[in-house]
Amino acid sequence: MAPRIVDKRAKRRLIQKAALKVFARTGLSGFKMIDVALAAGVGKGTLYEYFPSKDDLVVGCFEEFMIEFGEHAAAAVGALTDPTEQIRRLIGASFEFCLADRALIDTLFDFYAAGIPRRDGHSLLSQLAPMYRRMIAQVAGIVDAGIARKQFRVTDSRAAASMILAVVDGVMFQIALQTVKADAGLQAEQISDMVLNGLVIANNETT
Amino acid sequence: MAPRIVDKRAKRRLIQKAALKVFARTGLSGFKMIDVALAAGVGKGTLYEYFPSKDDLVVGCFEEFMIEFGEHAAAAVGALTDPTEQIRRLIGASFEFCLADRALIDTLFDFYAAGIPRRDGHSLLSQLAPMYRRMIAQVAGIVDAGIARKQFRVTDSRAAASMILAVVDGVMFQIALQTVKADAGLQAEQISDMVLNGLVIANNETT
Amino acid sequence: MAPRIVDKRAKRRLIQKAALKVFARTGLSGFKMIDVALAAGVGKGTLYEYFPSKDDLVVGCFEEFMIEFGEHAAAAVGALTDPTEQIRRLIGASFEFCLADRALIDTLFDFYAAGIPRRDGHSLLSQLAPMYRRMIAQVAGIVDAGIARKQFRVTDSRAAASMILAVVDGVMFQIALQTVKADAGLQAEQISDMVLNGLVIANNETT
Amino acid sequence: MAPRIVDKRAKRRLIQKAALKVFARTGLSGFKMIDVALAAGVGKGTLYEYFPSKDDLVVGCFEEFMIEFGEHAAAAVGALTDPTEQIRRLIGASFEFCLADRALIDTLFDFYAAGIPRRDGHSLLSQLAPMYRRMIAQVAGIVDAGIARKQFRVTDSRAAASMILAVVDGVMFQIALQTVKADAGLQAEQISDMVLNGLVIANNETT
DNA sequence: GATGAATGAGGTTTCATTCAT
DNA sequence: AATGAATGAAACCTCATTCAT
Repeated sequence: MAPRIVDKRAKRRLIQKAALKVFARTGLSGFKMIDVALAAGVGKGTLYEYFPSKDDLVVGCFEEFMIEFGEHAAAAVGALTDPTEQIRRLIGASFEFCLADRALIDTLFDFYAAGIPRRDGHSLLSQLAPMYRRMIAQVAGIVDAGIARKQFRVTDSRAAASMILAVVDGVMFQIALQTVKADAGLQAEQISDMVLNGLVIANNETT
Repeated sequence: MAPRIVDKRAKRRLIQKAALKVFARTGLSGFKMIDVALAAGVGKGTLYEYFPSKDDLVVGCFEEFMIEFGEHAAAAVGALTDPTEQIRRLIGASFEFCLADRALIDTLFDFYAAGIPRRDGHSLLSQLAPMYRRMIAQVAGIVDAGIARKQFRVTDSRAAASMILAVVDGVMFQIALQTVKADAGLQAEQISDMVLNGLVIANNETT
Repeated sequence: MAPRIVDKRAKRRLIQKAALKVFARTGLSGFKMIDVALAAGVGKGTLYEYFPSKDDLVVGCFEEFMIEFGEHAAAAVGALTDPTEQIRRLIGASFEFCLADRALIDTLFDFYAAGIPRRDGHSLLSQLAPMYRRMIAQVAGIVDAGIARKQFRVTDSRAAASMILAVVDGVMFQIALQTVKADAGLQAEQISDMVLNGLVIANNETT
Repeated sequence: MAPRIVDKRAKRRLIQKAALKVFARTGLSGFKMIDVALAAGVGKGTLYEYFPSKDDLVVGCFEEFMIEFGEHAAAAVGALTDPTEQIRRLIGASFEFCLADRALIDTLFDFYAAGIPRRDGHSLLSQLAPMYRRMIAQVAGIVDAGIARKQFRVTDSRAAASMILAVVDGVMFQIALQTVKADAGLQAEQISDMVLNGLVIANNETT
């Protein structure tokens, strides 16, 4: 009575993983559905069963990426209460997440490029900008908390948040470009220092 | 019977300008040669006269971008001798250049994505990484000069250079995403402050 | 452990009914097996249990259509002995049958188109032409009887039969096209009059 | 300066002719674009240059069919003033037109089936019904003229027109089915007689 | 008996590139 | 030198059919 029983969720994940590998190899533009099907070990038809179009596959992979990144970041920062530590961990977690699977960082900027709003109104990853705005707001919240605790200088917290994310993205890009070392710990350390040394009230400074 | 005299260089530039507009509208992936031909007001055949292939067109536009950016940056920094000022101007000039023509910033990350080395060895803009390395070296040179003059803390100058470029790129991305204001002066100011406040020796500090 | 007892005949009919609805909605070309399965409330596998292929389903529906039409026509004409009445009833019965289920008339011309012999020798409904020939023969028989009884003019009875069926089909088509009213009684009346007034010996005429 | 010069109109016609041949061979459903391209002696790309989609090709061929039929019918009836003659010629011209090119009559009922309004609102040849209504109106006009001249019985002229077209279509169908002879003269004669004998006032009849 | 997940052959469509004019 | 009509390789996607459960 019941047909073949499959864990559709798991198979979807499997395909997404395979897709990310293909994206990393060939770039978001120019990847072929058949390659993803082969990489996932399924037929073309099956691929379309799970993702009704090429765009849906890309969007689906990006959403999965967003969700997993969000969970990872939340888990990393979650228990912490100290703003300084929160920022340090957020930066660290970002690098850990993107470097854990080399395929990710090679594709990150494909996602970024695909998420930029186009003049013609259509952007493949229309959720990127809203998501980014949420991230800025979140980090700005941490900065505000730091200011309230008098750990951070009084600053435009949104601008500070924006710049913190900017350095992370920028360094991520250079890792992809292979102009800096792909060392999560090192990069996080250097960035945190730069960001926080320009932010934290030095002991010998007066408000 | 004298052959029509055409300024090939000028027409090439014309086509490149048109191409950049098309890139901004449709993204690097997904743009069509016919669209560029139409935007440039020339026939498809003529387009191929100037750029023998689609890839050549993309690469040509990117190289033009690099050259112009380089000239712009050199002109901005050229006369200056103070490292602090040099860095300020470099950041400022970057934003001025990219914001002067809105099409540019919408395409910047398409270029970036297209320049990331792929697993399969092939990258459309293979010159991006080397160029980026030269930029890092250049900025590192300025930082070293600042250290020598005892204006900057003793730091890993390559890492510092890398992070300076990182913030610029990262903020550029957010401008494209429309999550921060596209205000060259403001962004340059904020970034310079953050970068330099974490770099410059505070008056009350001792070496 | 006794196998579920199913009335296969009834389920077959159920599927055919559902199929006719789908045909009417999407046309014979372009209908999908899955749509029929859904409309019939069975799985795709089950559908194939009853109709081993798409063509079989179409042919099966058409044969069912033919059989039911034949029974309906026979029942209508059966008891009558007067040729004039037989023709009137035949025409009337045709419209009643096709208009009873709106899905039928919308599909009739799909069946007709699918039954036309193709240059390549293959025709999906290869039984349509033979069946049509039998119908012509039958009507010609009625006409001959009318001639024998001196109710009809001496005519080429095959040609007359052919034209009687032609008007019926033609008006059926216009009902489907919605250029004439879908009123079985009215259409049958008008057609019968035209056909018979051109056939029946007028009272004041001499043989 | 000027590229290859082509008579686009003529090439369009060429492709349409080829398409009609293919339609006749394989039916409207199930014909393949590549077959039309091969039959027309052009590449697949060229075919799409002239007809942007498969549907456009079908619609384009049908429209051409409508236009040519209209011209042919107008030319045939044009000079005549006598309603009886007009109807005779209209019927005659219809058969001449459809039998002149055997491909046409094999495809006529594919067009008819494709023009029937579907439950889902979409009909491939949405112009068929309006066109058919215009034809009915035209013929009704002739019938009215005949009534005014007291050549025809006082009748519902629209109903009469509808039935005249119905017989023509019906017989056309039987020609395609090969159940009656494909003889334009014969069919037109028989139909005209039946139609007019049921319409014309017999000499010995009184109004 | 019933089901629907899986499949891939096959069709439609796009678009970079060529080349006759 | 300039053009755009022609082309076909290559990609996307559909859907009839199968078969493990």
